[in-house]
Amino acid sequence: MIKHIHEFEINTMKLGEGVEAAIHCAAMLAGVEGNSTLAGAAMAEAFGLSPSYLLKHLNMLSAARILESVSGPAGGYRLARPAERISLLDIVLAVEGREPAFRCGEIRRNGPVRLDASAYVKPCGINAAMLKAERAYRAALAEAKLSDIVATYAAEGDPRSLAASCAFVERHQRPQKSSSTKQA
Amino acid sequence: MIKHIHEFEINTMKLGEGVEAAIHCAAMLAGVEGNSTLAGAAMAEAFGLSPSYLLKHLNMLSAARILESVSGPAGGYRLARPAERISLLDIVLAVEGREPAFRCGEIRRNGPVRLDASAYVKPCGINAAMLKAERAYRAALAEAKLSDIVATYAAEGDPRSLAASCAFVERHQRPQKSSSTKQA
DNA sequence: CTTATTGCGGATAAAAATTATCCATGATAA
DNA sequence: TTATCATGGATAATTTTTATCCGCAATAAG
Repeated sequence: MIKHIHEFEINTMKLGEGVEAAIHCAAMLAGVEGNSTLAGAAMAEAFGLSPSYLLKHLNMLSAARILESVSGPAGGYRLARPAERISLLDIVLAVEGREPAFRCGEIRRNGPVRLDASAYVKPCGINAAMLKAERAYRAALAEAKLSDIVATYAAEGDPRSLAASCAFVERHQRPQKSSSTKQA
Repeated sequence: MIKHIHEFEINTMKLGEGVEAAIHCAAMLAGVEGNSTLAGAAMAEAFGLSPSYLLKHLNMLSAARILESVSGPAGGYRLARPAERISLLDIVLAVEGREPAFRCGEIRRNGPVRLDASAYVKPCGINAAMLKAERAYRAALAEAKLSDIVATYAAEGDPRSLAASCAFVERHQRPQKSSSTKQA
């Protein structure tokens, strides 16, 4: 392994790659018409992702009621509600889980001197500060709606990639039978 | 390993355990007097951590100029600057690295249709939204100073654990020769 | 009713990151 | 000189993430 002068350690607070995939898929699904669906395999192709693994993430989104799925031929996924009511936080929590990034291990208790448990009823101040920061993070993600992402993309994105994306959706979306807006 | 009825997947955006250790150590170091130091092994004992691994994290803090280290017997670590000028963000970035949690893999380019690179000069809107949220996170962490943590602990923490912590520091801190406030 | 397509879930495997240990080295106080 | 301690590299153990596969249920179409 080549070590340059000072090859930096890249151990970072990290979001799984599934989040990126999930958001892109959701944004793409925001472009399908009516109650049509897009197959998971089609989206995997669109982003050059492993189909079988992407399905895992899409499944999380289904479980979280962000997407709806339709089995069978002509089946696939669609948004479970309007893009205006889906936030990036919804997606991140669905894919990455609802636990905070900072988990207090209560290591303050692990020293050689064992105090009574009652000495630790007050929450750890460090934990409190970290969770407060994470609330700010989540609040910002909650503000970001999928519809904003799509609108910004349409308004500011490059026309070529927008056209390619729309063409892809047009080509792969599949109309459904049940004609009303939707049903659980 | 026991699997209960529906053992939840706990895949979460995660901060390494080293962060918790690092913050606790820094908070403890805020309690040492003058330019005295605390040995890494002592802090590992205080929190029931693996000494050799904790040293790695303390080393990161040294490299980031958050801590100073003194070699030799009676050596150890101390804060490199007053606790008022050390934020939780400083510590988190030192230990976890400076990369954002969300790394845009530009998967929008990976589809079957390859557009010219010029179609992607505009940054990905998803990436922008995620980074904006992370800025909010970091801003909150930057507000949280180590001195606040310590002060809150002194004011609101349980007297017993406070006393135990102070006693530990008293017992293990080691005065240094160079008598002025400090020197790099 | 049969067939083909698709999502779902479990089992499992491969790859990568995290956590942890060990040892050689240099610094330094006693 | 000796003992203590931080440093850094090498390496191992463990856990998490990523990925694949297969059988199953649902369902549209013939």
